[in-house]
This record gives sequence, structure tokens and C-alpha cells, in this order.
Amino acid sequence: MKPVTLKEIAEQLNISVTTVSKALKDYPDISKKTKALVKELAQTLNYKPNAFAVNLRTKESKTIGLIIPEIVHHFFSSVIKGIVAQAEKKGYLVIILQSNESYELEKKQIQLLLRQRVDGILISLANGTADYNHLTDVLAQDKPLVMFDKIAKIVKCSKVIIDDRQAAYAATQHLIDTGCKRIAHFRGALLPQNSIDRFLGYKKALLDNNMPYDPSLVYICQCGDQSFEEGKMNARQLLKDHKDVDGIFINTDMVAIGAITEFNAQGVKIPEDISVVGFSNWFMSSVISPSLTTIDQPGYEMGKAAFKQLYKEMQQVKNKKPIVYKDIVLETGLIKRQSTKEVLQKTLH
Amino acid sequence: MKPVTLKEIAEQLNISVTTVSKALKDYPDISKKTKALVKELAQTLNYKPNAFAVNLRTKESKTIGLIIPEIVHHFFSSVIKGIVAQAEKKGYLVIILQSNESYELEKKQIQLLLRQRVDGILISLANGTADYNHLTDVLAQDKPLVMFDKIAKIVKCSKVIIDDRQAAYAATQHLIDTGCKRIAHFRGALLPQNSIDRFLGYKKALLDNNMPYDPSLVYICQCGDQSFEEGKMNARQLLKDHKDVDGIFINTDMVAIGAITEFNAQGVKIPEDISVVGFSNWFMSSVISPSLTTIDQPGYEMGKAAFKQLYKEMQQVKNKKPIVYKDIVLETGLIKRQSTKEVLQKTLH
DNA sequence: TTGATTAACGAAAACGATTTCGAAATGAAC
DNA sequence: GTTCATTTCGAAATCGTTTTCGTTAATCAA
Repeated sequence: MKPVTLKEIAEQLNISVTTVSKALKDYPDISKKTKALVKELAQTLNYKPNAFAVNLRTKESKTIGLIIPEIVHHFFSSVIKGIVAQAEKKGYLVIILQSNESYELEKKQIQLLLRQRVDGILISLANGTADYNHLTDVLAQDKPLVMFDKIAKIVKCSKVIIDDRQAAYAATQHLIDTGCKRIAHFRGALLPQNSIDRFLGYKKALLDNNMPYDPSLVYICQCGDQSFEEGKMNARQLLKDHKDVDGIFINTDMVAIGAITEFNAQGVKIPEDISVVGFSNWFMSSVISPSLTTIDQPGYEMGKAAFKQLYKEMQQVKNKKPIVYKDIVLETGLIKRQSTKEVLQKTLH
Repeated sequence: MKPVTLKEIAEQLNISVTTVSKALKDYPDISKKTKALVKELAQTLNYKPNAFAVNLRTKESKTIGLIIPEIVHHFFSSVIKGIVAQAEKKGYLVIILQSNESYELEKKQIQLLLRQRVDGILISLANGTADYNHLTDVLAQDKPLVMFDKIAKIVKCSKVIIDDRQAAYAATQHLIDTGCKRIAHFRGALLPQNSIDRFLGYKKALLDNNMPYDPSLVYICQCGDQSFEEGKMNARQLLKDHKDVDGIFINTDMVAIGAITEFNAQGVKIPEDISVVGFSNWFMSSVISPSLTTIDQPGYEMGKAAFKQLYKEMQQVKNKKPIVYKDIVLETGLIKRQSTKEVLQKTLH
């Protein structure tokens, strides 16, 4: 019943615990014969090293922490999947926590993970997070920390992101290329960097194309649980405020789908009356009618990349080398679907 | 830099490690004065007990394992959220693993978790899982194991499920009540219990209403990554095989949405020509056009209930009491939307 | 003063593995 | 037979806490 220990194996073979331990780990100073004996008995007794003891001795747990603002979310769950898959390959386990977009919770959870002495931490920040002491605490302990997606540029650590600004620029440019003359933007909350960057990309695309930037065309939504409803509400408001808008670039697919639902309900034709571009490419975008032109945000790859970077840093710590931080920018692409018109032929000179 | 230990506190105060440990844990045989001293110094030094050492001594890690077939899935991610939230409340952390619907992986992951000596395991079985030795291994070690959603009835442990059979019965009955005369079923793979139960519920509803059960109206899909495509394919096939079908009960929403997409594409009117009922009530069902009548499968609640049961069992183990297994059946409900017609008025006598 | 209590603290043994360092045994070399 | 090197093993320290069981000193009753 009780789990087998090195001691029991040692006693059964009339050798020392030391020898058993070394034999199992193929130390060169143990004879082939005893190695074979030990390994065989360990096998038959179904010996499993006690992780608690190993952790204590080696000071590492082969476990990392992951803090995510919201688990029930296509993009984030893809990220989780990428992280878990990659971690497993390298023999690491992943402890998952959800910050619920709350700064307070996030802080507590970081402390929890530090207490647990995970070997490293992956985090995508909560919207509410404005100060970063809890993060610098981690770094001060020389514990690897990699931020992804929702990051804070100020914090000195590795980051995995997409180029939101450029992606938003591409999305807006696509609207312009398909003939839209007055383009609105449903942006996310004010704080998160990606929400800001997407807004800036939108704005820059307008200006680069000599189109006026009109702040009244920018609507804000929190992009939390209520995204779908926010999309509907913003769409309704937009129809009241600005009848002349013929294109919208929307911060995230869920909101875009809310908006499309509202437009459909009010008989506004997409893309004839209004073209819509979303952001994220979550599965649903391809299924809704009309299907949604959007930016592909590679969640799985981001998770994979984030863990890989964390792994590198954990190795560096292990080898007592200084941690080398890195910024990784993943490629995105525009996925053209039914919610935008065809690109106009450029007039040839 | 190096983490503070009890020893350092002891040395600074010129007392023993024992006293420090006891003081921090409010043992009655330590004076108020020294308790105050110790606690204050611990505070200023920012002492955090070394979890590895605590685990080794107490033989518990306050950590549980969670194995899920597929993370990127609305229902499962809701379950995860429920589990993580509930676990955090009780001071437990959750290690997450994804079996990818593979029996082999599932087996390995169970071993991984046992090695890690988690305090308990939550699992939803992979479709491919047919033998249960890896699970009985867990139980043989007196380690609490709770299965949820995709379970194996044979295994003697606690289970959290919905009444698939009854839910499927209700779904089929709804099709009948709305006037459908020839009802098909897109079922899941052959093995999983819930797939079987939903099929049985479908069949029983037909028979109870004196409608013939026709095996050729039952289509199989694996309900894996390709669910959406499977839904489309099955729908296409159904239209070829049976022009007279006027209702379908579909094993899961994703497949149903694939089917609806195909019907829409072929100009088949829903619900006029064919009524559709899905299963799961994932968010998308309410957004697609026409919106999908479906069975509400309470993922978050299931996660919550599963952890609660696991927690109970972990307490029982801690108190050296025998583990009491329990079957928990959660309520489901039919959510009426646009993909089915209105319920016919029953003729009054 | 003696003996019995009580209050306050510590020594030491766990928990189970890892690793350093030294010891014994064997073999080789002369 | 002595010396030196090599092979093979083990004693013991260590990781940081927890907990049992003493021990001391002070208090109190008689």
C-alpha cells in the first residue's frame, strides 16, 4: 500500500540507499551488476521517486505557473493548449490560474505561485493591472517570467506578442482598399496595450490614406463577459449617431459578431451598407452569416513560443547564467471573408 | 536574494527553529511575547515557508491534477473554470493536462500525476479509453479520483454527470411535440457513455411515442477536431439518403452548427423543412442564424461539483476515514430557439 | 522545604532523495 | 611484498519543516 522508497529497495538488496540512488541514475561508479539488480527490483516494486523529496533536494519542481485573465475564451484556451503541449514535451507540468481580469486576484495568484516555488511563470495581464510590483517581485527572485498577449512594455522581461498595431493597420487598410470612406472603430478598454495598439494602427491607416480621424467614430467596450452584448449596443448606437459610416474595424471577434447580429436584425446589409473586420479569428467567425473578415491571431503558436522562451530562461537560471530577455513578435494575417467587399482594382497609370 | 528560512529567523532571534515554527503556527506552548517577535521578523524578512519541505513533511501538496480530452472547447473550458475557481477557494492549485482524446496519453498523464503526488485527480475520459487499469491504479493508492462528463460506469469512484439519456429524451420529445414525424440522429462515437446514452434517449422517445426506430437514420461522427465538417458531411449525406426527414437531434452543438451551415447553403429551410436540436448550449448556438434549440449542459457547475466532491474525499483520506463514493447528476434544460417550430397545442378532450 | 504543576522552550528525529567525500577492495606494476 | 591506481560502495550531510518528547525554570500548595 505505502509507496516504495529507496530505503526499502536498499534493505531488500542489502546495499545502501546511496548505491540504490546512484544505480537508478546510472552513476559511473556503480557496477553493471548492481545497477541491473537495483533497476529490476525497482521495476517490480513499481518504485516512483517521491517528487516532494526530489523537489526539496534539487530546488526545482518541474512545474510552471500560468495566469490567464479568462479561461473560457477561444484565443486563451488555444494559448493554454499550446503551453500545456509544449511543457509536457519538456517534462514540465502547468498550474493554471484565472485572474478574472482582476488586478487584486492577479497579485494574490503571483504570490501563490511563488509560495509554491514554481520554476517559472507565464502571464497574460488582467485589464485592471496598472502597477507591476508583483511582477518585479518575481524577477527580483531571478525567477523566469514571460508575458504574452496582454503585456506591460515597462516591465523588463521576455514578451510574446503579435504586432497589434500593424495588424490593425492591415485590417483598416483592407477596409479602405475595398472602398470604405468613413470607417469607425470599436476599441477595447483604455488600459491594455493591445487595445491601445490596435487603436493606433487604425488611426495611422486613416492618416496614411489622407482620411480624417474622427474621435466620435471610436466606441469603447470592455470586452469582458458582455462582449457580445456590447457589440450589439455599440452597433445600435453607431446607427443612430452616424448614418454615413460604411466600415468598422472591431477590436475583437466576439464584439464584431454582436455587431453583425444587430446589423442583421436591423436590416443593415453587410458588406454592402457596412463592412466589418474583426480581430482574433476565432472559429465562430467562419460560421456566422455573413462570415467575418478578421485578423488571425495565432493562439496555439503564442502559447508554444511563450513556453519555449520560458524554458530557455529556466535553463539559464539552472546553469547560473544571466537571464537573456527577448521580445518575440508573431506573424498575423488578414483572413478575407464575406463581411467585407472585394478589393477595388487600383487604377493603372 | 536567497529565500528566508526558519533557521535564519531563529538565529537572528537567538531561539530555536522549533520555537519559530511553533510561533508562526500559534502553538499554545509559546509565549505571546516570542510569538509577536517571531511574527514581526518573519514579516519584515518576507518569510515564505518552503512548499517543498512542507509537502515532504505533511505528505500533501494542496495540488490536484486535471485531465481533459480537449482544452479548446467551450464546454470543457467552462468546466476548467469551475474547477479552478472552486479549488482556489479551498486553497488548492490545479495542474492541467490534455489527453487529446488519446488513451495512451491519458495513461501516461495519470502516471505523471501520481509521480507528482497530487492530492487528487479529476478526469474526463478520452474517447479512446477502453480499459481502466490506469484508473484503478489511482484508486488502489487510496488517492481520490472523480470522473466527470465522460465517465466509465464500471470504475468504482465518484462521478459527476448529467442525465444524458433523459436530456436526449427531452430533446427528441421536443421535436415530436413540434410536429416532426421522421427524426434522424447524428450521434457521437460508439464508445463514450454519453454518446451511447444520448442515443438511447433518442430511441426511447421515439418508441414511447409509437414512432418507428430506423437505424438508417442514425449517423455517426467522431466529434473531434472535425466536428463542424462532420456536421456538414452528415447533413449532405442525410439530404441524399432521406428526403423525408423533418427533424434531427444532434449529439453536440458544433456538429449541429455544421449541419445548419450545410442546410442553409443548400436552401433547406430551418425549421420549416427540417428542425434541429443540438446539445451543449455553447455560446455560438445563440448567435448562429437560425439560432439553435439545444440542451443546456452546465459546464461551470459540473466543474464546481466535481471539485467539491474531490475535496470531500481528500478530507476523508486526511482523516483516515474510508472514501465514500457518490454519483452526482446535474440538471439540464431544453433551450428553445429558432431551429425548432413552436410546440403544437395538444388537442383538449 | 518538598513535591507537584505549569509555562516556555529545544533537541532530535523524522520526511525521502541527492551528493560529496572517503574507505575498502581489487588489480596492476615493480 | 610493497606501492599505486582503479573500481565499487557507503556514511553522512543536506534540503527546510513539522512534531514528539524532553528539559528547565518558575509557580504553587502543603
